Amino acid sequence: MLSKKSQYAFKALAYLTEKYNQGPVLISEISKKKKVPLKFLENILLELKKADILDSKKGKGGGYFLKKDPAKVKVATIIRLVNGPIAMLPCVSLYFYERCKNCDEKKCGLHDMMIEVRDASLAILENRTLKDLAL
Amino acid sequence: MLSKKSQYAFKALAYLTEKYNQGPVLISEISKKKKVPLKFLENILLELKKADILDSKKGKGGGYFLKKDPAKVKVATIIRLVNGPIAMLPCVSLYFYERCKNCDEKKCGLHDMMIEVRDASLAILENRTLKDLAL
DNA sequence: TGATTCCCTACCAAGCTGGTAGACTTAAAG
DNA sequence: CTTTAAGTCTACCAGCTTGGTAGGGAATCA
Repeated sequence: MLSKKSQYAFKALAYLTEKYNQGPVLISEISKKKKVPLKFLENILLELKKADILDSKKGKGGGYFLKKDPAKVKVATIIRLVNGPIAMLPCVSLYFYERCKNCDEKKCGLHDMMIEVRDASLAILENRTLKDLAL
Repeated sequence: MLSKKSQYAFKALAYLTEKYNQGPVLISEISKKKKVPLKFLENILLELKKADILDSKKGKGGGYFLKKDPAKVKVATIIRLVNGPIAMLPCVSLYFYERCKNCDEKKCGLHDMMIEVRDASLAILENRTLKDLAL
């Protein structure tokens, strides 16, 4: 399951996508409109900025805004960033791979099954962008 | 990601599938062969018994064994039992559904996307059984 | 009755989740 | 050049979950 943090991140990103190219948006505005706890949202947006998804401006007239075209930011990227691995097992994760001990990957039925699940999920998540979040 | 508990459960179930119809198997044997901590494994097997997946016999010659034909126990069932929801959001879960507040499901892009992901995953997990776990 | 095996209750450390508090820095407006 | 509006940073916290461990009780078989 996606964490609350991830869900909040998507809400905020959906809002910023609506406001794309309309200048900086206040944290407090996003917080109010999307019903996300203000201080928690601060942390999330900052993290997204450090990850180069968002950019910000300080002082009056400041706020957060998308750094790139929302149609070019994949949903899969955001999930990996905020939530972690998409795969169900470390040994089938593309970006967070870890060998599983005491288990030969070449003859592990679960392993193969989870690769299928991963690929089925990625087929969707790698081909959807922030633009698809807005209604 | 699947918890350690889930991974241990699948290892144990894979072993019991191999030994299907060969009488009870000792917890300690499963623990040794599959390298799962003994006491933790006890808890897991007991839970699987209470969920009607396994059955057990006490005393000498006792142990655990599958209650049903392994070809009839779906992987999805085990995941839901030991790990919880398969869906990425409560509002798209079939077995653990919870309405998401402050979010209209009918016009939520994330919602629709996560339904697709769920269905893609279930297409696999609902059609694989314990039998597919063995090599 | 005594050994064997599962069953049950209780406990625990560490880390994660979902936050909150408050001071600090930067930048624009006046 | 000061005020004020923003984002930034560090720190903290309660409660829950994860991944176990300990030890005795209860059933079964010889």
